[in-house]
Amino acid sequence: MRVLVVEDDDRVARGLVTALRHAGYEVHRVSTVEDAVRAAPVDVVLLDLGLPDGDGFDVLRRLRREPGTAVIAVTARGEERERVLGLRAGADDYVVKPFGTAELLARIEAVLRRTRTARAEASAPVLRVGGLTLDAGTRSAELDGEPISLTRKEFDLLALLASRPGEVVSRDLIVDQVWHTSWEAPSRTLDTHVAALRQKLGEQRVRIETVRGVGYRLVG
Amino acid sequence: MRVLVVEDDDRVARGLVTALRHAGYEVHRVSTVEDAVRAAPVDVVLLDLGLPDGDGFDVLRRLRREPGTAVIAVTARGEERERVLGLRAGADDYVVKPFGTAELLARIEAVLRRTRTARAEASAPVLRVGGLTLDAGTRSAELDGEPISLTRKEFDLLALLASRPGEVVSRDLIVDQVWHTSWEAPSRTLDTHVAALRQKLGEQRVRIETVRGVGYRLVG
DNA sequence: CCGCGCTATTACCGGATTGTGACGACACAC
DNA sequence: GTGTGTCGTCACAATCCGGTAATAGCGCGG
Repeated sequence: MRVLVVEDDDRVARGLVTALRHAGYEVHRVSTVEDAVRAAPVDVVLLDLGLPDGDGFDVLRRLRREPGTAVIAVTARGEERERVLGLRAGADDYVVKPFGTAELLARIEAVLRRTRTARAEASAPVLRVGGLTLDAGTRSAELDGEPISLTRKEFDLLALLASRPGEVVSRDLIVDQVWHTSWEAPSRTLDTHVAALRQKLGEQRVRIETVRGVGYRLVG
Repeated sequence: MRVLVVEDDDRVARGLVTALRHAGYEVHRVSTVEDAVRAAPVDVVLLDLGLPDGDGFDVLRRLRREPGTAVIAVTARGEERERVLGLRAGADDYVVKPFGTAELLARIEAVLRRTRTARAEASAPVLRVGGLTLDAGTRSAELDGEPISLTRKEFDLLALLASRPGEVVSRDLIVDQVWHTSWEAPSRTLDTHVAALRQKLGEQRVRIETVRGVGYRLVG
């Protein structure tokens, strides 16, 4: 289990690293948000919101792109500006300096427990439907042995459908799982991506059927 | 574990309900604070603070009367008036629209952990009558193993009848449950849909009987 | 800063689904 | 058998929904 510590104060950082290593984690430490993004992917990020560089939002967003990466925000007491509050809300959890090792470890455990499902899915090996093969690990796809290139959203969407071959997946559920919003905006975004996938899948055995008024289904 | 969604925007509410159901919760949805109080007790209440009616304080107080009921406030971004801030402080937690499903679920989990430790299981909603199988989750239907395609209204109607096999379901109740209007317009709409269903069910063991002057009954 | 690929949004179209009302058939009571 | 009211059937209209393509916006790397 890999933990990334993003902290510019050397003294604090050294203490954290020692404690975490002792607890059995593989620990990396960086001082800037730039390096933080580069160090991904890891399982847990301890992100100090008081870093001098970067506005934080960007880091969070980029770290979030890797599913299964949990973020714990670290803030100093009294550092309650709007920006920090917002960032804290974007993290999976937060701790306030100064904090004890026991509390920190407990929060890491809790966060890991909560994101276990997402991480397991992220490492789910291979989905096969008809001549279609999806490798969740490398996010690559093959159709009848020929590799096809899928964009991020296309892959997520197709993987979701492929995880329930033959079953109808409702539009609401798709939007929920792929776009991570709870409701669908009044736009044709989903349809557009379905169209792109159909194009790439071509006239193969596997195809995406639409179930009017409900959602889509992958048959092969 | 029962969750009550108090939300007046239909689109938002539907998305929320879908996401929560998928996560295994028993979900109820109401649009007004009045109905919210009536729907109690539940385990968690998602309370939209932007509702047009009621002043909110009263709702919170009444919901709180039932111990063990957690309240998560839902606010729109920028809706930072004094009233809202106060209400938010009175809730166990709050989320700001638009929020991701993962975040919402995590907060619900956290709140539940704080208030209780029990958890419940969700049951697979599958209806069986004779050779007919209705899967409410995928909204798919099978007749003697053969999948049959039903439109939305057809599915809703058949599911309602199948939920009370052998029992007569009154026209009024059907109109209420399937069309969500309290009285039947003087038209042949319901009959038309029954006719379509009979056509699709064919000469099978399961059939829709009409009970003159009352309603319909599904027998198999 | 620029360009490029990916994603989101928008307007429009066509077809499927749903609603409507006229009409006839049927059941039931007398 | 007749009357009354309910239901079935049908053709058509209204509406909903998803497909498509053009366009705008965003993130990312140069």
